[in-house]
Amino acid sequence: MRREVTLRDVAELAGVSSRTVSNVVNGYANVTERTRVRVERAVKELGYRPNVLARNLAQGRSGQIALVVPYLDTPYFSELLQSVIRAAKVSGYNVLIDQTDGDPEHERGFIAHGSRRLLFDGVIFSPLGLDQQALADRDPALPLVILGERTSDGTFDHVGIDDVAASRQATEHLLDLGRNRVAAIGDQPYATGEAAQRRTRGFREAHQARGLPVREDLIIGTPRFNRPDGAHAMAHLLELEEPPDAVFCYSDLVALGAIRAIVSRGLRVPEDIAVIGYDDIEDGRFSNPTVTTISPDKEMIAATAVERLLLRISSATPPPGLELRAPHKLIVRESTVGRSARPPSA
Amino acid sequence: MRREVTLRDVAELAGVSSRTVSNVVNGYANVTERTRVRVERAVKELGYRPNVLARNLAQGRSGQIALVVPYLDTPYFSELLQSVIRAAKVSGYNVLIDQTDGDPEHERGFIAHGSRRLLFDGVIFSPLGLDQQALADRDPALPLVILGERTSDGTFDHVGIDDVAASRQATEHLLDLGRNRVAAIGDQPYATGEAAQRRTRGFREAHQARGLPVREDLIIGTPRFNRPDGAHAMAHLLELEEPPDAVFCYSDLVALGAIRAIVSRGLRVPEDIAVIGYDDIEDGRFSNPTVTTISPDKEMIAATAVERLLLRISSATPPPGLELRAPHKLIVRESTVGRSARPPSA
DNA sequence: TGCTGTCTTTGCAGCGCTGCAAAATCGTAG
DNA sequence: CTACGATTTTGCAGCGCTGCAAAGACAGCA
Repeated sequence: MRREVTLRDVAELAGVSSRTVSNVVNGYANVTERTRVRVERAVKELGYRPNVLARNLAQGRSGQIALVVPYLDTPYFSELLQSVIRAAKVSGYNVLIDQTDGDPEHERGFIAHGSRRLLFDGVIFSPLGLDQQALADRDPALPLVILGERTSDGTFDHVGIDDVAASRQATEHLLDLGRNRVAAIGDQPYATGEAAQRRTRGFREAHQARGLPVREDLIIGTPRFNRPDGAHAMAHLLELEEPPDAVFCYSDLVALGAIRAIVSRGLRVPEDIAVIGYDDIEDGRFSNPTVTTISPDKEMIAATAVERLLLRISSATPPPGLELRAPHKLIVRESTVGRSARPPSA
Repeated sequence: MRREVTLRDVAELAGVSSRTVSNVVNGYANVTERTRVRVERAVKELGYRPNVLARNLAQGRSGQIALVVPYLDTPYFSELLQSVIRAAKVSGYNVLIDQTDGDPEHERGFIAHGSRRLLFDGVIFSPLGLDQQALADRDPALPLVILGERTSDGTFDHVGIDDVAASRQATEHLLDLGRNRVAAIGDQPYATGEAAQRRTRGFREAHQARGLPVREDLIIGTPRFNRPDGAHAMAHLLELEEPPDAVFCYSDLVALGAIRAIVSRGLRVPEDIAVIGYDDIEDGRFSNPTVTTISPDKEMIAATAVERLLLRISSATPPPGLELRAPHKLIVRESTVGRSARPPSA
């Protein structure tokens, strides 16, 4: 493996200084057409390509951002990841992934004061169990954008949809169908469950707005938002004396798990129990039945997060931490209205 | 944002040379206990953390590998990604993701001679439509491991399962159920469809081994292996005069799409048509019905790929390109045997 | 005590690039 | 023809680390 071509090699061939080559390569303004052409020819002739490592060191930045998520095999996160990568690439940034496996210790370590760094210029973080303490201990110099959980304390940006409104809308949809024993699966009534609690709030608001009582025993907590959580919770609900006739699930995976539990007991969705999910992952568009859901604008969330993060990175003085809302919409599919919605394919 | 603590700062405080500090930090052998302790104390006191960028430049390597996949929202790839990240981390490597969106031009560019590089020390590549030409044009100095498609030409490693054997096994499972009009969805009878063709070969072998004729009109091609592909192909099959009573799908997504198409026409799986998939993605474990599938050992595939890649990276002379096989197994679920298989949860 | 071999520490150069400020060049007005 | 401002080019230092080879310390042995 012979030595790579460097700026200096190009400079020599083109008969200019290496600094000028650098200027051309980086597209700086004040370069005469004549020199530009000469340099470009030399670049091509030698097959020069910049050494990113050296550039990074000289500039003191890595050109990379980290995306920290709990799990990657969760469709919501992988779909989000896809959008984040796309958005970052536009600005010439690479994305490093870190999976926390939902481990709070790991999450804390990532943003902790004095953690390893310099590998990335900023972090987009979708924490699962990040408490106040962790946020307080974090490296204040690390540009940070948080997705989903938490609300901003003013030192970082937070991007998400209006969970309360969306959840209210989802619940209202169920009530509109004439269901009157509506359950909720996914509550997390503890410090790290902010996002879940906002959904529960929307659930309550929908009932209150119609003067309906909330059946407290139909609000089921789950440690996570995965299929098994949904299946377990649903199994529990089905054993009640008076099972629900509709369920608001805090994620599509929970909904899929719940549907699975319902169907495996010989009941029908939505005839016996209507189910609505949250996230609009692809699975729900092809499941049987297809899943009615709240669809957050993921592209927008990703683009906004990246944009704000890059702003933070390039700002001398940190901009104020904003609370940013992406739009969402209700997508009605079979799990609440049955086959009347035509199948999505074929 | 004040200056970061450097090796030299630590050296000064500890009263040793900066080179010695480097030795300690990197855990080199020949350091006296006394100096080690002194240096470590100084490191802690100043809160020193190595500048990865500088280290990379000095070492001429980036400590990063790239994983290039067509899509990230495809569960198979995101599950694989997860395993790759995990395996790479063990060896201190970071993973950069690149999505090609299945664009052959993009795929080519990534490994092309003279492409941007240095950002990663090697590439794990899961190509969709990489032809001979692209492989020939590739940068020979770039350590490369390929997953899935293609077979090795000796200049790179290829990691995968034995597709032919697995497909044969899947088909035999359907035949064992007494089905005699078995279809296959996913063939790709053109240059870039090697993986698909191996599956078709296994499909044929299973028939031949039992002296059964292969119904050529029941082998359906699809451009990709996604849900809509499965749904379309299945819709076509259902319109035949004599529709199949079993289907071997070349991915679980195809299977899910096919099931969707079957069910939406009021038919039952597996009573009317048995369906088997390939990949063992999580979706198939919770779908309705759950999907019988070929389960490749993804952890093993990822670990092997990373291991071989790192070997390539650290070798002065490139090791021979190997053809590596990870194990797989048949997992029987409801889509072929019905509810007799107990539901996976609740 | 002097010499040799081994272990530990050091100094220097340099990875390839960019920031900075000075130098050179150019165009134009006086 | 000179002077001055604007534009273009250059040289240098240095980002913070590691490779290399030499120097120093130390122990063992004659």
